[in-house]
Amino acid sequence: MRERAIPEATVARLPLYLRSLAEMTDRGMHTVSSEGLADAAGVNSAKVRKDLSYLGSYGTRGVGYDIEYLIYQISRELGLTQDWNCVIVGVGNLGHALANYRGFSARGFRVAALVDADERKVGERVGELAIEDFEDLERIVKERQVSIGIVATPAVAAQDAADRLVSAGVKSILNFAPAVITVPDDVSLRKVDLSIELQILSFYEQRKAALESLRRGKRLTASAAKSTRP
Amino acid sequence: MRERAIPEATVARLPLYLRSLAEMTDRGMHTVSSEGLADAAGVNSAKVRKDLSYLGSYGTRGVGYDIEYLIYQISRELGLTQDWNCVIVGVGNLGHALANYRGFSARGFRVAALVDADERKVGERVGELAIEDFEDLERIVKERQVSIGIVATPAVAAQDAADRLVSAGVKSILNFAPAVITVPDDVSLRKVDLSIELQILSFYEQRKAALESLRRGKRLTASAAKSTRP
DNA sequence: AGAGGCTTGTGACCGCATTCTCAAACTCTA
DNA sequence: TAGAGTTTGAGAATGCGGTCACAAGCCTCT
Repeated sequence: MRERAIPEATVARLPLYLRSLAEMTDRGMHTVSSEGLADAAGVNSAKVRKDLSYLGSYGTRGVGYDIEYLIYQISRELGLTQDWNCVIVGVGNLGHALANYRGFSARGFRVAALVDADERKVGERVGELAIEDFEDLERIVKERQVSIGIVATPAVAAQDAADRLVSAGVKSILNFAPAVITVPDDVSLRKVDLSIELQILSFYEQRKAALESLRRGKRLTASAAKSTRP
Repeated sequence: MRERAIPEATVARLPLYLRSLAEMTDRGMHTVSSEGLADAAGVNSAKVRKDLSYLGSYGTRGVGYDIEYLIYQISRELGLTQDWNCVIVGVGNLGHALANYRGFSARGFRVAALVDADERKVGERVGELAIEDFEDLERIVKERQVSIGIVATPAVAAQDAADRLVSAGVKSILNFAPAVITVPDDVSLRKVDLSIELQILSFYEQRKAALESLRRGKRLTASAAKSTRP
């Protein structure tokens, strides 16, 4: 097995495994089989084994995986053995919620600064931090060694926020704004879009409804199909 | 081309196209080529054409797509020609932010209720709504024809929230809690996990750092060039 | 010590998604 | 109306990720 070639899909599941493993240690467990981990993480066991095999051969045949050791290995691979400083750009509804979100610190992500372009907000306190001026972003990033930028601005401001983060040297951006933003190749970009998720649900909901009425219609001759494509 | 078989990956991109198209009408445009839409949505043009071809042949060769017509077709396919009522379960940090989020109503998603299991919160007003008792979930879902449940509880309460939503008849769930939840096959489930996204970024950030130090060590003994594009 | 029972790690296979490519179809201009 | 220039739609090729299946390896029990 090659040393450096973890598939994207696997990387996306490692945090899931990590969380399940952490819960298991809390419950006093010490080893777990791929089957057990698969159940906890909501995937199937072959996938778990294949994913973990990319990290190395850390399991014991006939026994399973040592939970503590596996947590260490996954954490190391994900770069969670160090702390990462984040800056939240845009402190509206969502920015506020993110700033107060407990889940970050739990895994070594520290919100090191909040910035907003609206000068009326500058100085306002949110939890332990005060909102700072967007114009000072570059200085803040450098001084506090921020490596992750979280964009929570309105859509129109998102690309600008990203550009400024990039030029300040940030190489990882998480975008919550409902807008497509582009960054240079050497910058990692991930996006979270609430509205898009709802629209995807809407699609399947509507399809379920369509299938249901189709089935009904087929059984009872009464009404005709609504939509025949021209 | 088959009538009813839109790939998941395509469904996930349709909302993206829809947003780009809406921006184009705002700018007064009337037609767009697959290339133009691809640029706006941040994908490539072949993908746009293939995606749109699943909906039908709505383009004109040599011209492109009629924006307004395309918006109508995508909206219809996504089930956005009707409004959907949502209930937010768990009104903590995130629940609050979601309740106030403007982006929902824009696409026909209406937050019809907020519920929380903490009775001290019950009655508290958030925007136009008052927080209601989690115990009343079933009644609320039925009375207000809620079809989408948004889970924003702490991790431990997430599965219970989902179970109650399901037994109340909700068939679409969006989970923000950092926990794996399971639902029956006929229920759609999507998840958004902030912490996982950060961990994925962390992985790539750390790998970049590792590659960088490797390259530095290989090339010269002293200092290295600041930014060399790979 | 040997047998039997588990569980891992991985090669092989399969299916979906993306990309490539180009004929078909349209517009515009002269 | 003919020819040049665009752009779609879809078949073919490619690649990635998921699943299957099983040999290899470890443990326990007798």
